[in-house]
Amino acid sequence: MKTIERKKKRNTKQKAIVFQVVQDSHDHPTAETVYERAKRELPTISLGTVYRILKELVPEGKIREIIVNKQSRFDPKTEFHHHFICKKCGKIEDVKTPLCRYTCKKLEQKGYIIEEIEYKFYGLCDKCAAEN
Amino acid sequence: MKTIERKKKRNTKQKAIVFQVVQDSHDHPTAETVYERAKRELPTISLGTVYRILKELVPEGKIREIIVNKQSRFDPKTEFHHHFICKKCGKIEDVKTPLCRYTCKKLEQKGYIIEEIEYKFYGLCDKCAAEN
DNA sequence: AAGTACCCGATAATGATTATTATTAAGGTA
DNA sequence: TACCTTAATAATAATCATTATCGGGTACTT
Repeated sequence: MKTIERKKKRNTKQKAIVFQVVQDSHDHPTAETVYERAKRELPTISLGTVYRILKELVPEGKIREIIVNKQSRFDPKTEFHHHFICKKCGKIEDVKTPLCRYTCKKLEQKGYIIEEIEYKFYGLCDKCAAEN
Repeated sequence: MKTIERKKKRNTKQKAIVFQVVQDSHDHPTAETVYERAKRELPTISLGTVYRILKELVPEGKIREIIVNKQSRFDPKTEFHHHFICKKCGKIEDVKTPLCRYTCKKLEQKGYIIEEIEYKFYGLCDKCAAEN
């Protein structure tokens, strides 16, 4: 009897390109934007494929997903960090901020398990603030 | 041609009921849930009206909107506070936490204007943690 | 009462995302 | 090599929350 062997996941051209596009994007693109950029490399790629691959890459720890205005955006930076969102121009910027140990401890004392923390700062970026 | 000026917005039965429903809800209901509860008081109310009124009440400062999993939820508590979201049962709980003055100051020094801050803690609530 | 702003319920439209389906292509096997 | 099995793809349809539209009515103002 043969042992059932798990097949290797293929590393397809599509997956490599989608990953590379996110790697090269520092503007927190949407899936649609990733699709447009990927199409420049591989014009036949489909939007559904881009969505599927992005959703694979996140649990693999290769990219991060952040949600702004009910829309998914993708970030090549996987280290723990947070975001500032400009309400006027829509720019999303990385923000380093310490997390509140006190609040976490208090929740954990209640028996809660904290797995993820997300801080979002909304307002006007320097350029938009200067225009006002 | 004369323009008629309207001074006060009408406080309709629909608006009063939607507001009351949110006031009485401590579970951060969705628009759909608010609609269901409002229907118990006024069976003819429509979902579109509930959406419209909820969207009015937010800038009026009567209720707060929070977004969880790309869905709007409504909160009678308008004071500054944050949320814990259980990844298993979906429960949303209010969390009091100090905001990071240092991070805000650093952003403001760069010329940014911060208008809103949102902290979200994701994980397992006490009950769901105990079940694991 | 007349004129008009405002609000309503019903319904259609939208936008982002997910599911489905038929096709293609890769890897292993004989 | 040819064949078989299965995964990955492109194209398309379906879904879900939300927003826009429309026609009719209500109430405010003069």
